Amino acid sequence: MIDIKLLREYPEKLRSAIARKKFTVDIDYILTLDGIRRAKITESEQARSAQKTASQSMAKFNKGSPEFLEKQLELKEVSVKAKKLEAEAKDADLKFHDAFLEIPNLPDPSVPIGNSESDNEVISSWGSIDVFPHAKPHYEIPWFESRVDFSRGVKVAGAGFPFYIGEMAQLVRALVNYFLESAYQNGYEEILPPILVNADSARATGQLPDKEGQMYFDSSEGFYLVPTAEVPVTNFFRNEIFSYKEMPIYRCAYTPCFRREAGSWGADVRGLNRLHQFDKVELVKWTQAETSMDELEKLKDNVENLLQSLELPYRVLRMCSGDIGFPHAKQYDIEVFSAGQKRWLEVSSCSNFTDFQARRAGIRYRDKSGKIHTAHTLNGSGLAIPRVLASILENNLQSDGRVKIPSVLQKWISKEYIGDITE
RNA sequence: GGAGAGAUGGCAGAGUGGUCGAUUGCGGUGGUCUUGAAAACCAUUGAGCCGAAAGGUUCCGGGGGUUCGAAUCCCUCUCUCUCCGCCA
Repeated sequence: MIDIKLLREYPEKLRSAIARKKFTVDIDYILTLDGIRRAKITESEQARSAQKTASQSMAKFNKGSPEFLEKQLELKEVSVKAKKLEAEAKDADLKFHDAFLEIPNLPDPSVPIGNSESDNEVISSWGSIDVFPHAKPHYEIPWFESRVDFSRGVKVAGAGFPFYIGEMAQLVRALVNYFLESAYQNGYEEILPPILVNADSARATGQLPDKEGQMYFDSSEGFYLVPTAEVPVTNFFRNEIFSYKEMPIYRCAYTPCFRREAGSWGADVRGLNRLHQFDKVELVKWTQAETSMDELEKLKDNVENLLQSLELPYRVLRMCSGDIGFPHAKQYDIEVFSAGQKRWLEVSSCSNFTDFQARRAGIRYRDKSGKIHTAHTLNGSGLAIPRVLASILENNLQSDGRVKIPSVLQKWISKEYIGDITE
């Protein structure tokens, strides 16, 4: 939800920003609804005020006295009128609000203007992407199928729900541990959130109504399975006001993530590239308005350091206006190179939502003078496990078929190599 | 799952139809005093919406109803606590 002042005072600015984002919103219509709403509210409140004043004078009369009965009759009419106007005002407010919620967040001025994926800017890259002769996609490594069991996953759950077995399960656990520990070193406090959330939470972070079909839904209780830890973690402070002294707040969380991926099930989904359930460590920040862009850079640096320490080649994309999401003001995508598939795989998306999510979620802070402001929220994956796993398997594949384990993970998986080459 | 009790401001806790957005205590903030601090004392201290402002209006778990008037009465949902049952 944007600042309503932008709509009222700078509709042209808003129009052009929305156009840059490739969204279509009828600003004139929303402005009209705002006008109606304001008029109705004023009218209704005046009626209510008159009613209250008159009603208070009732207290003076004895119940049942002629004056009382006369006045009561008179006030009945006033009351009916006030209720009618109140209902109209409520209706107008609801109509406006629904339309207003359709306005996306504005792209930051530093976001390159573009229409699609192809206009994203590669702003940096790290590591070598020279392809070695024995490189192959991870799903073609001979022992892969026996260690990440998709077919039994289909039997037990469905497509996109693999079993990780033995060394691969250990490797997933090692990555989760490593990412959480790194986050801790960088000042993020670890939390373990619920992985089912209610509709209010999904709405506050912007998953509803936009991405309703992408979440698994439990209709018996009204729960959504989290598509990312962002949802429960950001909502932790929903409808709360904190002091500027407490900010910025850094938190990290590991959760499984569940995505229906409706409509995107086609090419490029082999192996670990796209799953219905996957593990991810998420980094979340709550900041004051002035510092959020700096905090985004720091967040991105934290994520880059993870990939460097894993010795995986990657590149950083500054996402263009047409490709950043509905609630985003600025977004970096970080893609790891997968030597076997010879593709870039997105393993992290670092975003500044400015005040957009926080306004929906009612997350605010008091500055030095006691004035209340909407907080800024940010988040970034640090990191999504399956694609990192795919990249480790492909980039670290030895000519004998084994896979070298990055040294930073050996604290949790005390092996230099994995992979049963007798298979 | 069964029976009962309850949900009020950052927290604790009054208020059971008529100036109640709400007594009071704690906490917070500012001040006096002090070399500094503590204590004490004084003052101040919820949020949303409409409005240029003055001011108005809404909010006592959520939703609905009764009434001229609801924190207070009724219905309903959610949650919490106690006891019983079941159980990782």
